[in-house]
Amino acid sequence: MKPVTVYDIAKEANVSVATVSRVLNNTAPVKKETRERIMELINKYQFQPNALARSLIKKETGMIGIILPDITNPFFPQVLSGFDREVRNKGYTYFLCDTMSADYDVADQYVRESQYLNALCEKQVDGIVMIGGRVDLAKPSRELVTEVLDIGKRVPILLINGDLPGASLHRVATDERLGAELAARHLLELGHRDIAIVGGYRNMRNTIQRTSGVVRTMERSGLKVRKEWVLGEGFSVDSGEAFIGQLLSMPERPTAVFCMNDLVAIGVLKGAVKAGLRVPRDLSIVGCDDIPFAANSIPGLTTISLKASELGRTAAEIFHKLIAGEKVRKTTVLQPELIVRESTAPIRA
Amino acid sequence: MKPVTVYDIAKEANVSVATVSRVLNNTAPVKKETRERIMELINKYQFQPNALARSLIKKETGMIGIILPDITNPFFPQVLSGFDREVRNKGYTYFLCDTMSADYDVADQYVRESQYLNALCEKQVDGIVMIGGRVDLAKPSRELVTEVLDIGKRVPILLINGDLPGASLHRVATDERLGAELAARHLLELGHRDIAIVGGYRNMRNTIQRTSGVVRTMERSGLKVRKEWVLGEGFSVDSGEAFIGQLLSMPERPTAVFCMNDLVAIGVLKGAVKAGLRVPRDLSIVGCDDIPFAANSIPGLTTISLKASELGRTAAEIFHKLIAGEKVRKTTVLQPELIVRESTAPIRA
DNA sequence: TCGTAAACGGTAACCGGTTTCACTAAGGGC
DNA sequence: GCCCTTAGTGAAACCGGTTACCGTTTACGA
Repeated sequence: MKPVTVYDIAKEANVSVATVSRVLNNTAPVKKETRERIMELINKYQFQPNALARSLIKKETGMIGIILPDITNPFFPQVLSGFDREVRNKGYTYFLCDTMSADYDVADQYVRESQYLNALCEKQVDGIVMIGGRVDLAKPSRELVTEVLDIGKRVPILLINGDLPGASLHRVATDERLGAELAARHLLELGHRDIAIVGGYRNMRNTIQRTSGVVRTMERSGLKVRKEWVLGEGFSVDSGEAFIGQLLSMPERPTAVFCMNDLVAIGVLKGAVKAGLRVPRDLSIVGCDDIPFAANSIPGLTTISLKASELGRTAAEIFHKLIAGEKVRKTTVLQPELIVRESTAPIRA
Repeated sequence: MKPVTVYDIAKEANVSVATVSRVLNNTAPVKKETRERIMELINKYQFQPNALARSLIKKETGMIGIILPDITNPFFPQVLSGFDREVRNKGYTYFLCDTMSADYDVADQYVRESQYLNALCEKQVDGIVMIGGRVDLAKPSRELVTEVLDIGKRVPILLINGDLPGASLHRVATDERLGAELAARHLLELGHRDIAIVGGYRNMRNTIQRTSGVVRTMERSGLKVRKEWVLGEGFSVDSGEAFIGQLLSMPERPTAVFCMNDLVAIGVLKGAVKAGLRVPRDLSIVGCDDIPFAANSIPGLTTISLKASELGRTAAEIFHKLIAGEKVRKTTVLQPELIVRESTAPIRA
């Protein structure tokens, strides 16, 4: 069954396609009876205008692309949810481009990132938002920068919690260093002096910033972080379990662990409990991200909220302004927040 | 800067657009030098063919729509991840249409479902997959059936864990009743006789099937489920906490709780621990879904795996066949699996 | 009664690709 | 030498909308 088109409607209503188009978009006055006649036919045939054809000439598609590393990491659904809520009522739909989940090969991730960037561009999306992946690298490769820059000339690109020095893209980010400082200060106030830092990847900006936030805060109090207590690499629960295993096998143990994200923190918690430690009595743990599960673990996880959903919401707002042609500040910074739950406690005397 | 088109390339290469199109798709032989000349220009200008224009005439877009209730519920990212893995290498991209997250108004959810269905259809997606929402209702409304049926005539629709009697759509589902039976049998084997069933919504098929699975298994052993121990409504952690609160306030308490999903189970666990119970010593808990967190809670959650990622993968496979025009069995049923962890234990004498 | 602007609507160009059809030239079999 | 393929290419139609441009009516004030 061939789909009905404006031509079919026009013919049966004895008008031109232009008129049909006009009632569709009410972009010009149409006589009441004519309009009604056309509307009737539209309902009769359940006519749905072909968005491809429309977008082709209008040069806007109402489509946005979101590139992220792993939808399976609860942080991203949070971001997405904030984003979604903001765009869905404005008639936008978005492509979800997951570069890594179900397949943790970093090299593949990077090529997929490029593939998606191109695919989205060909599909004429109105904008692209990128989270994580290569834009989160401390030193993004020259090629990436030129690639993104090139695409960025054709379609607005927005970075969430990422940066591409030299590309000068719009971005919204949480102040990660401040977040880490908040966490470190909290631990210091509880009397902890021996703090480990675990997880993340040392080539990623977030890891570097968070680490430096903790180190700096310690140093301001005249304390140091032991080198052997800084453990990488990984952002998963499993890696967290491995880290705590390593720490517990050391002759001298920290009294608190700062984890690069909540997943790692959960792994640390799990490993610690398995090893017979009681949290927070024997070990304080603080995570980062405030994924929904952080509130539901036992004990509840003290963590830094990166304001995931607000990040998404803000990104969406910026997009609207960008698409509407408004001037927007290049960088928007959100404030992290320390969420104190039950996984941290004063050090025992 | 106007984007470059096949015409620009053709002109500069002194060929017709037809030839450019031919090298782009290599759909017909082109002389080697001509091809090279064109390829050079394509690289020079970073030419990206406009997918809208292409799709308009090809009548295939390489776009799929996924409608689900709440990306924030970890079950769905799992499904998505399986789906993604299967489609991404075939060049498909998909729209994520979240109908509920960040806004738990069921009425809104339903209108959004319709809106997305239409929007996706207008965007000429090659297929639509629906999970949850109205297609998960025990008695879907007449209107929904005709609506979906109508859309379904234009684009293939696939239901995951849902059904629309009368619409005869393709669907892939896990045998939910069997899953519940597995759980119940496990509890019976551990000696439990007093089992509560909490969570879900009584107008949803999954809730009805799972409940009946438990009830039936009990009855086969000559046991009954007490009416006052069957508690609804809700799929969230908070509702789980409320349910256990209610149960604990009753004069007679169950020794085990079957939860309609893992989120509820986590809530029950949390509430039980807060109330001073020890799990599984004082109370056995079994969930459903096997979300990633189930393995990471303390104690680890015994649960029924609905094979989320396999569900997604299978859906993707079916789509490929459907789009390729192959004949596909209407219904594919996956087997659930009991995952025994630490939240269930033999009843104490 | 006339002039002018607003209302109304049609024609055709346009968006940027793909594909059919027709044509030329070269190669191969007889 | 003739016919048939096949390689290589271009012109133009097509996909299904929107819109610039223009012509005809109609309403209304002078």
